[in-house]
Amino acid sequence: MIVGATSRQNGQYTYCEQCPLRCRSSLREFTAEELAFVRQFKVDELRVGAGSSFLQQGTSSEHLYTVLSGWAFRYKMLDDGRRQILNYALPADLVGLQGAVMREMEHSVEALTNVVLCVFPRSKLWDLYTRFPSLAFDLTWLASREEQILDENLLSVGRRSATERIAFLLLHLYMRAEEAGLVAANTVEFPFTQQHLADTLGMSLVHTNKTLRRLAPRSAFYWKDRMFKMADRAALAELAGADAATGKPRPFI
Amino acid sequence: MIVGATSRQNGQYTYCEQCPLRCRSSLREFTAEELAFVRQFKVDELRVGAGSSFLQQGTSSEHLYTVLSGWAFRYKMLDDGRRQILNYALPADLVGLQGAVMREMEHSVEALTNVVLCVFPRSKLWDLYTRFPSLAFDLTWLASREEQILDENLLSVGRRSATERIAFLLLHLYMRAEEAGLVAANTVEFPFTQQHLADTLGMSLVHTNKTLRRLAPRSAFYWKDRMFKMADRAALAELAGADAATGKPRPFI
DNA sequence: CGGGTTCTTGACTAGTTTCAAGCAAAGTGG
DNA sequence: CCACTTTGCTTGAAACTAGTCAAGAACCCG
Repeated sequence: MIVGATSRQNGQYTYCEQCPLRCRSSLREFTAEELAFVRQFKVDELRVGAGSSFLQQGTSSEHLYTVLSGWAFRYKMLDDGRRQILNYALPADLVGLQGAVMREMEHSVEALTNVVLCVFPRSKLWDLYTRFPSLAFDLTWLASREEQILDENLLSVGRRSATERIAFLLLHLYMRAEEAGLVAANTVEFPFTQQHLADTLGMSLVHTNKTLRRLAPRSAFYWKDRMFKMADRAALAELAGADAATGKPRPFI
Repeated sequence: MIVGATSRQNGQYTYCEQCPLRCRSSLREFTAEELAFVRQFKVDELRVGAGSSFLQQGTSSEHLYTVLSGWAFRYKMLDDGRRQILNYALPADLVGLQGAVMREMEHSVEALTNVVLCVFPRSKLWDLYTRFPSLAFDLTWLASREEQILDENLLSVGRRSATERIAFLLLHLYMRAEEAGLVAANTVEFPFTQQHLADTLGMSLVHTNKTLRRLAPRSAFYWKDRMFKMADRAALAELAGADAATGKPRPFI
């Protein structure tokens, strides 16, 4: 199992000046000083193979990460193997802040696809707070957004019906993928298995499958062979009991 | 319905130098400069009557708050009235950061008991980030802690059995009350109704009641007339499938 | 061409919700 | 001070949702 490979040495390294994420319209721009700081804040790049966990529940981590490419997810496990997926991380999402700010991680993070991560040392985090209040503010913004997503998820799992849950989650993931620039022609590559959905929504695999199957004839979306195609966003939003709003600008580091 | 009463004018105002929370061992101490800043950051005090919401889903707020005394809770509602309680706020807990950092609140906050709040204007938040990186860091810390609690809650609602959920929540609330100095002789005043528990755990009221009733004969706790007495913490932790760890120092503003 | 993973379905069972009703305690108003 | 209302707790029965078990199909990989 590939736990990860470091890559400042070989030719694969992405310098912040050329960061592909910076072009995205949904992300705020850096000043020259911020950029210079972030460049030295990023000490390495990490490649993690699909299926391996690069942050572990119960350990403390020397680093925090921004996803450069690929999908990851945060999750918690109970002793007997029950798993709850808490949230997903896409390119430009920050991961591991909890471990950097507090003593210990209380969740794990696994790569859903092959993932490339920017590595930031927690030792320089204080520097960031001291010298770049703007970036410190952005960190708080990101933490708030994570909280917002968790709130919404908790509402789903606690109070929405199975159909609403699935519709809502699919819509949510689609919109995030869209924000991350991964959607073309209303289509995204969706790396999830039904087991992932089940573990996100607090449902069994079988029930997830049956609900999905009951949703299919409504033709709001098509999902097959890892490709997800949105056919009728409004219909899906209606099934979810939500409105189909589009994204707004946001910061990242 | 008392929406709130402002009180710098009358004799009730608590100045930060005399803040009763500062004595608590579980909270970190301020430097003199921090204290001076926080004193002018706090522009008012708000009293909210039990049962009224002082922050509303879908609105933006000019203020953020720290709970000085009383219990509050964050929640979300669906159009048809289904409610999900997201988390509780006790003295020294911060509320409304989301609204201050982002455009809009995506949840509401209601006073569970009569509550006194310290009022901070979002307009001075940037000042805080610029001049007091230490406090900015504390805000991030608080946001991370909120996230941690939400993670745990999501795990409960998604993957724990009804019995485990209730046991876990009661233990959690007890431990937080303890951290807030509200426990004496293993007893706290618990302001919740069973409906609150149900809405926190994503269960129906009836099922919550029956589960609670099934738990009673194990004598791990006694809960009657708003008084909660912890009788056997280890037993409750066992029912919850958790360990009964005790709290660690934390910041507040 | 196996062996593994993922998806799918049916049958059965367990867990949960809904409905309905009763009771106790506290609060309200004449 | 006593009906009367309201709120919160409790219980049983019926209906339904969701989970478990089991097995087969489709697909991928080496």
